[in-house]
Amino acid sequence: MTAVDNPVEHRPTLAAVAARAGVSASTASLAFSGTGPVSDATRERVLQAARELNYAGPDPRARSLRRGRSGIVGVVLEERVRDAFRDPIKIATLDGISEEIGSVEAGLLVLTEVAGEAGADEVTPVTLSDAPIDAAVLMGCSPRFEESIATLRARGVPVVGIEGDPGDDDVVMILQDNREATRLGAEHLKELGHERVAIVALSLDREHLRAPVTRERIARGTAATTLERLAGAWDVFPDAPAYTGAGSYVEEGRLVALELLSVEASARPTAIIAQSDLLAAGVIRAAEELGIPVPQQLSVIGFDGVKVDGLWPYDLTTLVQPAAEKGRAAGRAIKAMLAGEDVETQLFTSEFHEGNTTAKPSL
Amino acid sequence: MTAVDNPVEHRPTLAAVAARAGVSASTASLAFSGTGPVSDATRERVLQAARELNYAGPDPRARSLRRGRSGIVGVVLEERVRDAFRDPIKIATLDGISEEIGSVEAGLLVLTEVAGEAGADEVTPVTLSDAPIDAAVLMGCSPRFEESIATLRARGVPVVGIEGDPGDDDVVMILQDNREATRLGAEHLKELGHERVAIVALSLDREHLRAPVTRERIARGTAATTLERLAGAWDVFPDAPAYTGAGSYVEEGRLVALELLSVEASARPTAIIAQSDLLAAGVIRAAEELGIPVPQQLSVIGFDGVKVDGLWPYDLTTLVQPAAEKGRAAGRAIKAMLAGEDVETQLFTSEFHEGNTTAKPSL
DNA sequence: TTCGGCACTCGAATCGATTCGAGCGCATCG
DNA sequence: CGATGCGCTCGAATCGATTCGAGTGCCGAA
Repeated sequence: MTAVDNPVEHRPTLAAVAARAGVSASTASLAFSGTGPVSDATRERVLQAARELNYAGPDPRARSLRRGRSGIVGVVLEERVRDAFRDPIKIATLDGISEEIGSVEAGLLVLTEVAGEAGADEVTPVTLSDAPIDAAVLMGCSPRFEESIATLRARGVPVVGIEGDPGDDDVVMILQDNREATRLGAEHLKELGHERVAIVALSLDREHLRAPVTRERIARGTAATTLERLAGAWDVFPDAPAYTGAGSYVEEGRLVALELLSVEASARPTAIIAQSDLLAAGVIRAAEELGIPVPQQLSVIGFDGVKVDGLWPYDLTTLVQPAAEKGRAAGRAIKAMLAGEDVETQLFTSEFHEGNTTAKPSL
Repeated sequence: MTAVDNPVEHRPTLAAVAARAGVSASTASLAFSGTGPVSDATRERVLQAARELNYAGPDPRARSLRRGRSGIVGVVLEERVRDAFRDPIKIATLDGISEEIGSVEAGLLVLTEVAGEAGADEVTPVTLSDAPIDAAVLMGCSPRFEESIATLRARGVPVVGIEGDPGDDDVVMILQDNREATRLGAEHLKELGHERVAIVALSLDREHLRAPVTRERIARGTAATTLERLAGAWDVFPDAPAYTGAGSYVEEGRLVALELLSVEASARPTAIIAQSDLLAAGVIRAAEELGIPVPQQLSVIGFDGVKVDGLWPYDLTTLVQPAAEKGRAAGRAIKAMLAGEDVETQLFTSEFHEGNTTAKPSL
């Protein structure tokens, strides 16, 4: 079929419909929006005229200009779609936002922050400060956004950040007790008697390196969540070596763990703190592969509380974060801000879940 | 902080900036858009005035009305975010669309089609025929959308459907050889000598039942992809029993397979055709659990060609579908249609990948 | 008979920017 | 010296609907 089947370039407008129905544009508008008093006869006449002209209803663009609202909430992802959506936590959070934002059909404008050459495309690429959004959620806030945030603020568009570090702005944030929660998990290991503990960490920056964590990498690190969780683990095990995976994937956890576990048994860690459940699942796979029984010879603790698909029969010891609730909170914050209310930054706490992947170290 | 910090309700407009800079609105517009000839001095004066007034640049809503383009592409999901994004294929496709649509920052408006009570929300919920979109992609097209499609067409908004059945409309579709590909996989099993084959299927409709496939369920089935793949399997094994999982998850594959495999060895299928790789992974887990070695005692074949995270050491025999490429094709189709070109429905073919999960049946 | 009130309907202003053709000043060229 | 052209600006129209206050006509009540 033809993309745009217009020998005549002009699509009917509300005015045309009104003219055909023999009423004024304002009346036609009322007939469509349902607001205001319109006699049934008139309404029917307008709708009939619309049908005859094949009028598809008021143009959303014009409507959103007039109303000052587009009904769209922007969600900014740090990575490209493919990577962001491999993270169950992000998905759960997004789901929470979507649930709270629109009860019937939710509109979330997904903006990915991917560097790339500007293309002279047919579809104008939309940027954060360029999109017709009523509010914005930054998933993984970072000082990089300062400029966009300033623009949005000047425009009166509410901004909520989920996790991360907003820079020096007073952005409303949805935060989480990453450090305290991790510390809790580490203390659990310590109480069990573990001493040689290693950490499998998330990315420290946007480079996604699979490599040991060094002082320099920490100093250059930009991923607040990773840093906070590291700090929590080191609160309890100050000397625990850490190793970042190139992303929060089972396979990365496996690769890093192979590295960490392929040493003589006496030097081998008796417990591993993974910064995500997916990484933890990979650690368990690696242990299986090396013939190291979990939890007898190796305790594994995760973070997130997503039930990793296919991890059965393991019940991962982990810190359950309220991901969907965080998303809903972001959604509620946005609604409140759009209603002109003041909103405070919120801190969520994670809950320790003791599964069957941690135990006393074997002697 | 305050959501909207306006003692004065009026935000500066382009006109205000122009006035302050001592130029006309048209000139100010040119200064911002970069289009057209404006002297450096004037541009600087305008930008300076903008800074002084804390003007955040042209309002996207007004711009999109005037330009007739919003730069946003709507993507309609059949399920809520949480469920849709657990499917790696959907994510890959989305990524492909996003990649093709905008080189720099892509704007995809995610619309979920969730039935629910209308809420009198602050943020107006946006519907498919109500959102300021330049084009729409239906992921999982179905006759349910006929009305929305009609609206969009009347409005001149290009629509592309990915998989599924568009109803009687002549919607541009991105399709795939589900039946032929599945048949190919089934023939592979037949050539190996398998005779007792069972099928683990995707959902037949939006109810997501975990249950045996019956004649009646087939008749009522609405999921085109599932039906096509079933047909392909039955082309080769007309009597193969099938069982749907309640979603394309590893865990569902496991549960269904436990059902299928928990019979006396002589009646047990020697091969299982799973309609997705995730389901196949679950089948393998179930087999491991029951002590049935794969592929010696049970061959497993999947569909999709996503590498299931954490499935190592298995290399799943499967049909690799070009998911990201399908997304890119949808993106290209949209761009072409927006440029006024004609676009045809496209059919993609899957490629057979022989891994190490299929073998001759043991005697 | 006249007036208040009710139920609709209409006009006109407005939302905020973009765009196109016209105008104007200045410089170069013939 | 006048004409042509170039470079920059400006006015005015337009994008398509929403909204508010001001009618208009009709009916019932005083």
